[in-house]
Amino acid sequence: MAKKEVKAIDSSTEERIKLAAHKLFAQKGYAGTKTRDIASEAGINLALLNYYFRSKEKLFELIMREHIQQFFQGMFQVLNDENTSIQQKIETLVGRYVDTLMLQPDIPIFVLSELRNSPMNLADNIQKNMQIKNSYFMKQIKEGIANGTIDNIHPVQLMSNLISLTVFPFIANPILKTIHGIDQEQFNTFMLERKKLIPLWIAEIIKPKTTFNK
Amino acid sequence: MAKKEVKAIDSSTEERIKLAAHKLFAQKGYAGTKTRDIASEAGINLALLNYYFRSKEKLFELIMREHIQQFFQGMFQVLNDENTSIQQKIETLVGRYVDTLMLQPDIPIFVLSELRNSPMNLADNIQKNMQIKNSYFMKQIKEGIANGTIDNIHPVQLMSNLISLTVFPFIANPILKTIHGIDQEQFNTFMLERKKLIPLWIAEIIKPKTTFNK
DNA sequence: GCAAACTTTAATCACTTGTTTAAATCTTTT
DNA sequence: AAAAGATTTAAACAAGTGATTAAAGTTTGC
Repeated sequence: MAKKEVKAIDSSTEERIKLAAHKLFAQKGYAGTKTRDIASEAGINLALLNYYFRSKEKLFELIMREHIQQFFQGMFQVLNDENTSIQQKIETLVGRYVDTLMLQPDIPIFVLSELRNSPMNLADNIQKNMQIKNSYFMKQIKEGIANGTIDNIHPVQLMSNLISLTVFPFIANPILKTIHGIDQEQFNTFMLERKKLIPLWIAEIIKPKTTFNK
Repeated sequence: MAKKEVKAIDSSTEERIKLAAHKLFAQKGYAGTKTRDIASEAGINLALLNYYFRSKEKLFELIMREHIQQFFQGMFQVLNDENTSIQQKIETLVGRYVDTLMLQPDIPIFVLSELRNSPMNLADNIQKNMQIKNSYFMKQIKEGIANGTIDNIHPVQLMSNLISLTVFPFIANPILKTIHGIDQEQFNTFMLERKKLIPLWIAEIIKPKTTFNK
């Protein structure tokens, strides 16, 4: 009689554990998160964690893969849209990341700091989700360079600039706020302004330079 | 007397522990580093850690402060040099950070990820070491904007761009290498190229825009 | 309604981890 | 050389931690 479906999926025990783990792992990292904290945060008995996910590590890997997928999946679509210009793609990417990260600012530093030591091979996972090298965006860049529409720049450098300018301020948030003496609200305003500015800056960077002397 | 000084400072037990802790904390974070690992890495008995530093946390705070100091101290000098141009300061800063981080690539993500949760107030520490807001560099920027020598840009945005473009690739190193299928050597070449390019990009960003249509 | 399967609980195990203690060894002072 | 102090060691403690177990509760299919 489908009594299971009465429970909303989001409030099922399994999902509650995942949500709690998601939150704590992102906040405190793998080693800093204790299974009892997850259980307590999810409002469940400790043994259930192992019942549903076998082990802390299995649960972690699951959540980690979801993070990486979520973090990268949007990019793939945007970069391979054959109906948008380079500039439009840049605006969309920056806009999406800023919006997402304003809601979940802990994700980048969590993923990147765990990725450093994690024995599990996430390379495969990323590789599958991201074929940036062969994306339509990269093709557009190369064409632009050939045409002289945009300045000669290595596509990897361009992508790095895009992501650096967008993501790094979230990672450096505590230092930024301290150094410049601003609060969280001012930081958000700051990032919303960057959402508009970064595409303009990138445009300047890739604009072809007419090299005549003075 | 002064028989203590016979031992080279670098090989004293206390220094060996600090060095080992430095390495492991940067690599695995606070929670991920075990006191026994530090002892083993330093080649000492476990109890010595507590004998010299009272506790794991005390040792951590000490090392953390040193990292932050090292990380920021150079910036202060560069930004307040009254004999260099804006462009020269940018070149020096980028150059120094790239060189430093190529040798110690783990530091930024370690410091930033620990800074997030750390109960200790590092704000004071940073505040003292960094008075960026009132630096000579900031004065130069504001003058440049007033003169029309450089484009109207919020100095905080400019600083963020500088640090983002320089530091973030080191943080995202594992993803960068995976996505673009390059190895550590190619990554270093990539960063050396950025060392030259970032100042040029910044120059483009702050160059005054003559807004006539087409 | 009832047996089988699924879900949840409390208690416990085995191991890890930060810290301490008391004794041993080395160094310095007298 | 002996006393005093500094350094180092092995052993152990107490709390924390990931995982398991066996039993109780709940739902599902017939």
